[in-house]
Formats: sequence, C-alpha cells, structure tokens
Amino acid sequence: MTTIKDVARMAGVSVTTVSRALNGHDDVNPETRRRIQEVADQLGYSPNIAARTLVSKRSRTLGLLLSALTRNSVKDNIVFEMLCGMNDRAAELDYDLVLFNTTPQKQRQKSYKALCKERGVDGVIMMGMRLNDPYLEEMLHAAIPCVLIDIPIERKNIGYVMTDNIQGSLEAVTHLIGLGHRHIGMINGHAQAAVSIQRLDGYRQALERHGIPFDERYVEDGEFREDGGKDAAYRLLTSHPELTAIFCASDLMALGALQAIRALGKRVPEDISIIGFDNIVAAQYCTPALTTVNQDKYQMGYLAATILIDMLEGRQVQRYRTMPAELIVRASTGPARGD
Amino acid sequence: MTTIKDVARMAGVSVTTVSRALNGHDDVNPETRRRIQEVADQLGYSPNIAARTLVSKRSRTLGLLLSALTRNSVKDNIVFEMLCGMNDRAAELDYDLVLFNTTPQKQRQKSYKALCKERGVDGVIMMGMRLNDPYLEEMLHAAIPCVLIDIPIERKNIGYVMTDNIQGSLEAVTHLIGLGHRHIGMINGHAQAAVSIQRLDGYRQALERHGIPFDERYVEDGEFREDGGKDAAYRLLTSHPELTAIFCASDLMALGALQAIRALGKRVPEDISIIGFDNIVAAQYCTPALTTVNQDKYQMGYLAATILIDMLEGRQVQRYRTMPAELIVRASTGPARGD
DNA sequence: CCAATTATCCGAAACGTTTCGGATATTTGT
DNA sequence: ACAAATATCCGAAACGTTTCGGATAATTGG
Repeated sequence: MTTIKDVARMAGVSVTTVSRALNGHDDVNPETRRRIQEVADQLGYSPNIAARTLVSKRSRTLGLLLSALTRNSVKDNIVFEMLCGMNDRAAELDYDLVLFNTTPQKQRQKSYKALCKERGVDGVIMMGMRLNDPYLEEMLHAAIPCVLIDIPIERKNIGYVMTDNIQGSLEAVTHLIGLGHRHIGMINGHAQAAVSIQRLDGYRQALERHGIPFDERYVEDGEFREDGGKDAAYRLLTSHPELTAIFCASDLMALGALQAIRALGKRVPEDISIIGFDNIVAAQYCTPALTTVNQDKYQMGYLAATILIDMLEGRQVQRYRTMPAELIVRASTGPARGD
Repeated sequence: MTTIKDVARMAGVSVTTVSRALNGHDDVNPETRRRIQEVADQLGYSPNIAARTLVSKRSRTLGLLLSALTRNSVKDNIVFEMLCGMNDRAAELDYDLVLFNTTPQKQRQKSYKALCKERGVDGVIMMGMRLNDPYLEEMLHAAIPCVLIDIPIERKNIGYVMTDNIQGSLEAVTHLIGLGHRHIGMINGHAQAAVSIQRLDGYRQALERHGIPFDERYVEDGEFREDGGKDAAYRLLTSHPELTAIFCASDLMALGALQAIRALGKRVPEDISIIGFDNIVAAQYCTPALTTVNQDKYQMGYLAATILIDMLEGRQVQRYRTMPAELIVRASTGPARGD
C-alpha cells in the first residue's frame, strides 16, 4: 500500500508538507499543493486510519452501542430503520460506523470508556439501554461525546433524540375515548425505559382530561416483547372483563395482544380495540391492520448522527431533539361495544 | 487512559514482557504473567487498537459492505437479520464490525483495497452487490479475505454463503403445479443478481419436469422492489390473462403483486395464486398470508462471520456454504381456477 | 537599504503497540 | 565440572501519521 512517504518522495517534498497539503492547512504553496494532490491521486494514496487515529486521537468513526441488535429483535425493525438513518448521515459526512459487540457478560469486564478509547471512536450513539444499565452511569462521567436515543438526559457532551411519547400516547388514548371507550387498559414495557414512563404519563393525562379515573390494575408490563404482550393481554382481559380497549406501548406487544384476544374468542375491533406504538412494518400488514403511533425512526437515526457529528466538529447545535409522534388510524380500533 | 507502559512500570518489567505476557506467548514466567495480569486488571488496561493495528496489521475488525443499508430497504428485513447473525457471531469470537459508508459516488474515488487497508480491517463481508459492480472485480484481485453473500464465486481467500435457490424455486413452482396451475408467470429481480439467475433456473426446471413449455414472455423483472413487483404483475396479468399463478423472486415484489391484483379486481388465491421468496416478516402478516420460500437469513449472516473468521485465523474450513431453502405454504396459493 | 514580517517548507518527536535479535541466568546432559 | 540447551527477560526498531518548533527565503514597511 502506498504511504505518505511514497507521495512525499515522488512529489519531492517532505512528509510534513504532504500531510499539511492534504489536510488543507494554509502554510503550503498552492502550486505545491496541486502537485501533491496530483501525485496522491495518481498513486491512489489514502491515509492509514490507524496511524492517524493513534497520533491525532480522531478517527472519523462513530461507535454504536445497540443492545437490541440480536437474534430476537428481527421482527422489530426499529433498530434497523434507525441504523439506516445513521448510516446514511454518516456516509454523507464521511464517517464510518463501528458496531460494538457488547454481550451482557462483556460489559462487566470492559468499561465504557475503555471500549471507546481502545477503539478510538470520536463519539457514540447509544440505544436500547435500560435506565439502570451500568454503562449509562459510567457514560455520564466519561468525557466522550454521546447521543442517546430514547433517554432524555441533559449533560455536557451529551445529546439525545426521542419521540414526543407523551403527545403520542395522549393522542392514542384520546382517540379511544373519542370512540366511546371508558375502560381502557394499557400494556406497558418496563420500568427501566424512559419511553415507558412517558407513554404511561400520556395515558394518564388523556384519562384525566376526560374525567376517567386512573386504575393501576389496568396497567400491565409486557417487557416490549410479543409474548409478553400476549400474556399481559390475557391477564388484563380475564381479570377485567369490562375493558373494551387496550393501548400498547409497542406494536410488537400489540401483535401479541392480538393473538391473546383471538385465543380468547374475541374480535378486534368489535369486542376490543387495540392501539400500538412505533408503526413497525408488520403493523400495516397484520389483520386487522394496527392503529398505532408512528415514530419517524429513520429520521431519529439520521438526527442522532447529525447531532453527534455536529458536536464533534464543534458546531453549535440543538443537542436535544424531540420528534413529533403521529397517530395512524387503521382497522384495529372502533367504537366501544355497548355492554 | 492507561497504556502498556503504565502496566510495565507498575509491574516492574519491560513493555515487551507485558505485551508477551498479555498476548499469551510462552517465554514468560507463569508467576510474572500472573503479576502482570493482576496489574493490568487493576489498572483497567486494555490495548489501544489503533496502535496494535498499525504494527501488527491485525485489528480484530470485520468490514461490512452492505449496499442495501439505506432508506428504501427498511421494509426488507433481510439485511437486518443477516446483520444480527453477523453481529452475534462476531461478538462471540470477539471481533468488531465496521459499516463501510459506500455511497455509489464514493465507490468511484476509492478503491476496494484502499478502503480495507486504510481501515485496517482483517476481512470483509459483502452483500447486496450486483454482479457487474466494479468492487466485485477488484475484490477478486485484492488479496483480502472476503465472504460473499449470494454470489457464488470460488477463489483463493474468498468464501460465500447462499441459499439453495434452485431447490427453493423448484419446490415453489412444483407446489403450484401440484395445485393444477399450468400457466405460471414469474416476477424476477434483475439480471445482475446471481439469485435471480438461480431462481429462474429452478422455475424452468420445475416446468420442464412436468412437461410445461417455458415461455419467456411469462417472465418480467421487478428489480426486487415493491413497486417493481406491482408493475410487473400488472403487465403480466393484462398481457396474459391465462395466467393463474405468479412466482415472485422476492416477498417484497410479491407484496407489490398483491396490490396490482387487488387493483385489477381479482382475488388471491381464488383467481391468482402468489408465491414469494425470502420469508420476510411482512409475508406472514399480510393478507392473504404469503406462501413463500424461507431463507435462514440470521444463520446466513452467522455463517458468513464464522467462515470469514475461520479463514482469518488460518483454520481449515468449508468456505462455500449453501443453505437449504424451505417452502412455507400459507394462504396465497390455492387450486388453479378452471377457465 | 535594513529590520521586521510573512510565506513556505522541513526535521524530529510522538502516539502505543508488536517483534526481532540478543542478553542473562538457570538447568541439563555427560 | 563444563558445554550446551533452555527459560526468561529486555532494548530498540518499526508501523504511518500529525504537529511542534524552527529554518530559510521572499516580501514588506519605513
């Protein structure tokens, strides 16, 4: 492979000058710069990133800590869409992405900071992390630029992007109430997710605004999993037969709920209305098509990369972004049955 | 960050010894090794990968060239599932993955070899590449270990993994013939995909075995896109009203075909039977649920990573793998209508 | 015309590893 | 007891960049 030395030799200048010329410093003669550029092109030179990283501490590489990139998340294209967004933006800005391999057991051995330092990434995007994840705490102290997805923490060197979950669930539940529902259950994710807290909040606010008392027995956790949603729906509907609608904090759980309802011999939406959250691909294809709250996942990934790179390159920027949610009414919601 | 020098100083040995101890070389006293390991743990030392890569030319990093990781592939979870498989396997074997950002215009400027060398990746997994992609040709000459997905090329330093597409489409079309269909159209991808060639082959073989003449006018390309499938189905059905079934080379195109058929006022499967390929998530949720040929996408990614790392670490290994395809009969296929 | 500034270039150090070649001390074989 | 083999360690070079501090030549100001 051709190195900077080859270019220097062939152009008849020192490596210093080549480096400075190619990196756009201004103490190099325009004519010299042109010649160096020509030689570099001709030789197909491109700098060795390891060497550059070693000395300059900058690698034009973003680290991705995606806890959900594993076997059982394949139905769930959320991560994928976000990844596409990040990848597109990173490509535009000429950064590369590295996927950190972080199985839970590895987390114990290797600190967050070590992970980043040894890889020499300039910054990190984190998603799918639980609020009590040890990495999260650690990250707050490490001085490494980081953008969080779905975790609203405001600190130096940290940005986040998330959907307006309160607005989203508020609209969803209001939609149900508008259809005459008064006994509305909720299948939430788990307590260690910021989105769960917010979506529950929106649910409560909607009820409150319409004078419907909040009943905590109407809320079950489904761990954001399909079978978790199925179990939760089963528990909810058998314990509280008065329920006519269920708001789910994710489409995947809503899909599970659909199964449970079918197994119980009830119909959607005639007997029970269902709303999901996320607008995953399966939501528009399942039967009945799922009414849901759309998150612009691609855009979130795109924005996360944008914010991170802006931070890295010292641009002033809005570090915290909340994207609007959008209710998408399909076939899984209808008027409340008259009991 | 703590470096190898810190460990050396604190352990009272030279950096050479620390390096050799930590890397498992055998010319170091067991007791010394233990002490060094202890100090390293205590200091939270982990080697700087850039420095290591620079000198040793090995980075424990795999490069991913995924042409399909972009906005319009979000419905298509094939790449994602494969990625999950690669990621899991890489994590098990302690490798990291880097996503090369390769927009088409960048390909022109930067050679494949330069891309790999400058990043210092040990090997590469390629997928979604067209047969006439310039990178492909280049890669055959570069001496960089590479695993191809869906491109059966047998060379030194190269492996591939793909599905048995001939068997898969053979089964699919045989299934249709078994249901009494005699006029079977095909929506293929495009000529620059090995899978298209193989799937067409399987289609022809199935017809041939049952004495049904092959009619090239029954085959249209849909470019593996949903709208492409829709257009192709429209052309096929309007030009050849005798068709009672269509075999699609991808589920995404089958989804498009479903739309076209609906728009033409026909029913699936009563008027037209449809079979897809891939078994994407949407296939099981759409209406009618799609009969399709399953590819074990996760396993393909997992295998690709396995093969590549085996090659890198000098293990003897089966470099070429063809995975069995599996016909999954759902609701989009039925007996041929009697005209 | 001389001093001061500016433009342009370069040598050498530094980044954190691995590894080659050798050095020293210890053990073995006879 | 002595040569040979072995076990254990280390110094220094090398990897390919960037950058600090300075050097030289050209230009400017008065």
